[in-house]
Amino acid sequence: MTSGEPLKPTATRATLKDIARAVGVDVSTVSKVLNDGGISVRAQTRQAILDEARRVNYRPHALARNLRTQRTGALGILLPDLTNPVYATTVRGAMRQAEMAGYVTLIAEVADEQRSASAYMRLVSERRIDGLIIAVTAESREMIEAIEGNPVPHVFVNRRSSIGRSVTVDDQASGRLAAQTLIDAGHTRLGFIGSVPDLDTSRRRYNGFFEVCREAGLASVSIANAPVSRRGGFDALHSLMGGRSPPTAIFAFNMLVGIGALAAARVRGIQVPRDLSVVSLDGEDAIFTAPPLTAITTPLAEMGARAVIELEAMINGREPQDVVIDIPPRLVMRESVGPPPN
Amino acid sequence: MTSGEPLKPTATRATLKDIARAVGVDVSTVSKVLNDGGISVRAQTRQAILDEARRVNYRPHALARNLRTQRTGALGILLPDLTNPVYATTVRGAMRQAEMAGYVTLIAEVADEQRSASAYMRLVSERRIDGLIIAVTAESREMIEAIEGNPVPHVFVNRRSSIGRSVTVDDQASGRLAAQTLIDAGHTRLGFIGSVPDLDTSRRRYNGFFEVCREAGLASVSIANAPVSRRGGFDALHSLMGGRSPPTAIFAFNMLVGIGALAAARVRGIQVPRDLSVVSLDGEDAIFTAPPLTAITTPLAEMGARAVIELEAMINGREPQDVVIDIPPRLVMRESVGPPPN
DNA sequence: CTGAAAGCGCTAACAT
DNA sequence: ATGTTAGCGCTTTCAG
Repeated sequence: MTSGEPLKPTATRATLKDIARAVGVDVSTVSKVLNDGGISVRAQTRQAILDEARRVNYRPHALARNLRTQRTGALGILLPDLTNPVYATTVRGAMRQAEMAGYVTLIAEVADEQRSASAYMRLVSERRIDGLIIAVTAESREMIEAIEGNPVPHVFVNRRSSIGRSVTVDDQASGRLAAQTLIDAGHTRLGFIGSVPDLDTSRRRYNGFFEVCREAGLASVSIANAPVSRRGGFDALHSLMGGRSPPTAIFAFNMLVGIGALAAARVRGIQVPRDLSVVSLDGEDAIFTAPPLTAITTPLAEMGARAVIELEAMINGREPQDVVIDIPPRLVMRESVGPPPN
Repeated sequence: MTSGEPLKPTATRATLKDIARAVGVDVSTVSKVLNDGGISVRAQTRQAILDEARRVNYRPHALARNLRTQRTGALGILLPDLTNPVYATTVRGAMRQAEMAGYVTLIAEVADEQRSASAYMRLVSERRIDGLIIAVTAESREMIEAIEGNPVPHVFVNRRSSIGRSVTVDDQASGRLAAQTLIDAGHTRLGFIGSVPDLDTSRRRYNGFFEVCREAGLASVSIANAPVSRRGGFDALHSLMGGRSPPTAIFAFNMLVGIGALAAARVRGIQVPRDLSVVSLDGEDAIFTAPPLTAITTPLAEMGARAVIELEAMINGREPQDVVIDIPPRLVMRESVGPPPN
């Protein structure tokens, strides 16, 4: 179990000093060459430095450099649930973009707002990051205090907030498209599964959805609230179909919720789309459900990537702005929507 | 678009020096108090320092400390696919444990071995991390060279490797349990969907599976290889059922693959479990399929957490060892297994 | 019990 | 064209 010395924390590697000694120049000269390319350094010296650096496979010590430059080269991401493919996809887009921009990515999965606040404090106040992408709701007092009391460049992704810029998609358009799809198929009794009180993104989808319903002269749509999970969708569908005049078609505002709704329909002996039509949001998972979900695409990865771009802009002092990704939602017809029964 | 100064890279915060000045002592004294509790510092001085630190909400500057101590307080994770719930769950377990141990987590999603190697080099040679969890296969020359040429404490998770310690689960037992389940239900024509050539984890599950088949006197089982994805399982089931003597029951070595197989069965008009039984691995998703998957649990989060514990041990110089999580696989009966047809 | 000094590896302003 | 100096914020001997 025990055995001798702690490992050297990290393998010993060449430093500027080593190169300087080998070549016979000062470390500052080496630094110049290795950073700004060494304009204003004699070609011969430069070459010698470059050669030696290559020979010893020199890599700058990120920490040392960062301490000096006051930049960490790291971006943080706060998200509520790593196993939710919607977040995972968004994060992937963000990470790819961050990597291209030369940043590493620090991820913190935070279940609730209290944990969000403490993760925020940790990352920010220890100065581990240059900026932060926030994919969690941040309307709690703790969180607002954490951010305002300790500001760092940050952008919200897939959420709007009073305390920062945000990158979102056109949720309203998704909602409209969903309603239109169902109405075009002939339905008049529509239902919505969402998380209206908690999530601004759900609220916007609902608004778009309801707008089109009203325009079509549909008086009312039934609503069921659901936590953003398969289980949430499952329960919500039960409550929607348990009423006295159940809808013949529903819009599930999120893919997970849609999958849960499908499962609940199956349990109730409701056949989709014969007895009930379902339109949801798209993703890999939606292709392999039974029946495959008719769904609306959302540019999640693009949203994540764009968030990083905006964040970079903020870090570099450019004026931040709210952005709505201008890729319009698109309907992918699969098998969960059909005409109303009878 | 443009506007004035770059933001201060990170908000100006109190340093040891500030506290020292305020209290009228030397920074080294402050450091002592704030670290080892200030044993051997006069109670009065200590209190003054503590008070002031609290007043200004002092947080150590991680980079500066790390530069001095040669530890980063960060762990890296290399994984192939963030949207794969199996990895996401493992990573979650690792992150939670890392947080408890006071580490932050740096994640890199690397699609192939070449990218793995370069991510490795980046994290390690810039000395951004104290240790690394590797959830990708690392048998390529690039990767081996990267690791051996630039060693850092590392542990493989859910993969075994010649170039490091690993934390895995008892895959063989899962395979055995799957076979037993199917045989107990009366099946004699069994199929296996896996990724035997590429994944040691799949290989072990297959070995366990086949072992039990042989013990039961079943001469042969059909095999289909599949990339670890829903699509992979989808295609594999088609190829399995397209043969001249298709199995009446299959084991899908991974949840995603199982979901894909289910979808393919539906497309072929094969009813599960009436015409075909399916046993797979478990996870949130498996509950909401149609029909819900009978599946074998795997302690993924525990595996991730344990990997961090082992990694910590290595970082602290203790003898590393291979560990197999000793939580036995468990069968969750749902609806995808039944007796053979006829 | 407390302070002075050195240095982690790097960058950048200034001097030569 | 190159070197000197200073310092980022912290920890850690070693003296006093």
